[in-house]
Amino acid sequence: MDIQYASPSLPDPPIVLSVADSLSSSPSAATGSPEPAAAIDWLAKLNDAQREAVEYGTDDIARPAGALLVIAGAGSGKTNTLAHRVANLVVKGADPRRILLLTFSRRAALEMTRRVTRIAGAALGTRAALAQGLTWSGTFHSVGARLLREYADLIGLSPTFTINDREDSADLMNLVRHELGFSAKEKRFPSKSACFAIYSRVVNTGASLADVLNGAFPWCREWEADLRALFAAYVDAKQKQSVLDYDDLLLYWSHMAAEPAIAADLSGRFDHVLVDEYQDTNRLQASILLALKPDGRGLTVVGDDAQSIYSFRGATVRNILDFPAHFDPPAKQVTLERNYRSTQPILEASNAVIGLASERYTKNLWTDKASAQRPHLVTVADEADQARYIVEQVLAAREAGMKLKAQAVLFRAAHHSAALEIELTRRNIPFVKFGGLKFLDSVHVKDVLAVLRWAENPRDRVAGFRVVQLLPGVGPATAARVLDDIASRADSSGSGGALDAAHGVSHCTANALAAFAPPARALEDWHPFVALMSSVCARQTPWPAEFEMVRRWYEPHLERNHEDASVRQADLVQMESIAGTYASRERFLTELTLDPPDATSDESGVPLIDEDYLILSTIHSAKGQEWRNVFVLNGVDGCIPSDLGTGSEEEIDEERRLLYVAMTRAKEDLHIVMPQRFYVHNQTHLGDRHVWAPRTRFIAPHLLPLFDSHAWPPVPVAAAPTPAGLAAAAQAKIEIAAKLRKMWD
DNA sequence: ACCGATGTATCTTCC
DNA sequence: ATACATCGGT
Repeated sequence: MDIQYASPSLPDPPIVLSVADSLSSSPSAATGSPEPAAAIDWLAKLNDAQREAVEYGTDDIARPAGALLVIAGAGSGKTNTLAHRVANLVVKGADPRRILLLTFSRRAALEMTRRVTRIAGAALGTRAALAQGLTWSGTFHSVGARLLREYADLIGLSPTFTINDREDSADLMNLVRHELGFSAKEKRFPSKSACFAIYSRVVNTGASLADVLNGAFPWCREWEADLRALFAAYVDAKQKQSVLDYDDLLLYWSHMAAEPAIAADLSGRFDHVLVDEYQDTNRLQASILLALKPDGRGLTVVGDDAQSIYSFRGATVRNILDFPAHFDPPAKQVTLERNYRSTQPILEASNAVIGLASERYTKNLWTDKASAQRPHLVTVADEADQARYIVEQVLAAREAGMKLKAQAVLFRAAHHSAALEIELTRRNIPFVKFGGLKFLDSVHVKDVLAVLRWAENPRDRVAGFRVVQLLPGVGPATAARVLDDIASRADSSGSGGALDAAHGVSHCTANALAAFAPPARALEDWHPFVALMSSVCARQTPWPAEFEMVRRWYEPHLERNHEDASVRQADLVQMESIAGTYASRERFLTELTLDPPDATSDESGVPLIDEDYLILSTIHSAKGQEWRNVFVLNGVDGCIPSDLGTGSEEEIDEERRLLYVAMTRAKEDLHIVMPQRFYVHNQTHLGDRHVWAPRTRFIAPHLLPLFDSHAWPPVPVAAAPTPAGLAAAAQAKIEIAAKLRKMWD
């Protein structure tokens, strides 16, 4: 989770060679030292294209060559190639502390660091702690956060800024919206999350508000002027409160990099900049890269235009397609087309699916892994049968020796796996789910974090607003008064330097709370609350004991507000142990918002690392991963493509790439499961009812020969009802149900 | 005026 | 399951 990894999973003996040691040798010495033979050997495992990508422009390490674009198809050894390139740079004498490695997720960063260590270690014939030198490896957001804290003073930012996650940001947007009186319009103003989504899109795409509204939020067009005012006030509020949202991490970074006084220093820190998953970056991220490496020297980007699946957050495939032309001479391009992952039939089907896209892609994948087994296209009656089918297949494969961990179930939306999760729990099959709601999103966790965030940054109004309302008898109005009280004290006392202000404000928090006359119903709880806040604001209790103190204070409030208090309490206890792994409160808060623990499982808590468990994952979270056996849930229209994502041709193409990504995760066996019937809840007019789902449009009829189609469970032909008969029966069911309800109208 | 409970509509994907 | 609006009680 941290940017620096102690690599506890490596069984290596303690580090013998320090980074400084490995660096003290000049480039030429490094080439001449330990043994060139080993270097030739470790590159020999790569194919020609991979080797070209690894070796391009590394002859003279002191003079990095121009930009490099690696188009790497699914399963083409992209991660391996990138890791080899980094290792190669280091082996040839590049300073790992001056290499910036930007990955898409923290998980990817960790994987990359581990591989680089292993590869470079092997090549150098030593167990050097190279990864320890690779200190600048992480996501755009985490690296941005780090740089911003370093340069905070120079750009008028408080170094103690806190970071709002999406929900916090939406809450702040809501507070501002309220203050501007937009919540009381006669016609309903866009919701807080809609407002935030619009704002975020404007920031990430660099497009004008009008264009974003026209393109993505046409139903909000009439509010353009109000939204503009709202966003201005939102930005103002963030600055006053020293909070940044996710987009700010990129936005400030980008502006910082464009500032001549800082730009030189900033880009001078890194000799080499390498970016993974470049197809999923947005314009803002591209502008950061260009500012860091204007002439492209030392810049490497890797990606696959056919796997771009993040345009919903502003990513644009144009970044990768237009990359070469940004530079003069244009960037060198290397394409990896050989797939090492999947069997021929899986690849053929995947290629056929992506081949129907309206945009042509830059490559065709091939493999020599022959297999007689085509991907399965399985029809089941409903979601319950889908769950049973998967459990049966998973267990059968495990009987045949395939670990649960080598199998994965992928789906479009997090809630698609609900029925399966129930079945897995019932059958006692352990699983871990990636994507979807994190336990960080649950109210009790947010409550506790809000206390800590407020202590860390007393100006954080969203946090304070939330915390004060935890007390019984305190609602929005009282909470607002409390915060205004604190703010006015801070204003009158703290006109000093920005650095001192934060400390001053926290002082004011305690004083103002103590002086505040709480409503009668909150009287009893007020004093313990003031005591707690004074203590955490003054850092009287060292971390992580402080977490426990907050948790104990929160306990009665948890019990009062929630029926299932004991489950939630257990979450908090577990969180306390996570808190203990961070050096400070600030680190804990930052890391947690930038890299929330993303796995949830049936029991509370992730199974131990050596236990076996089935993987459940959204397709988005499955990026870059692979499994021997892959099940794709709900391969029907309405799920893939999501019926929310069929507005435009571009959206449909993105959904198609999503299916492509899911399919290309499979190494040996691929099952696409299609429940024919969905049970829909809470229909306003018809009540609960079934809907019939057709096969996903992305598997067009003429692609069917590439699949092995069958129904499950296998039924005797004579007994099988015809689809038409089933449809008629369901229709009757709906009508009867509706009649019964009509009796009470 | 304000809190808190009750009822109702909405629900993608993620740093 | 959760967020929002509304209403009744203090």
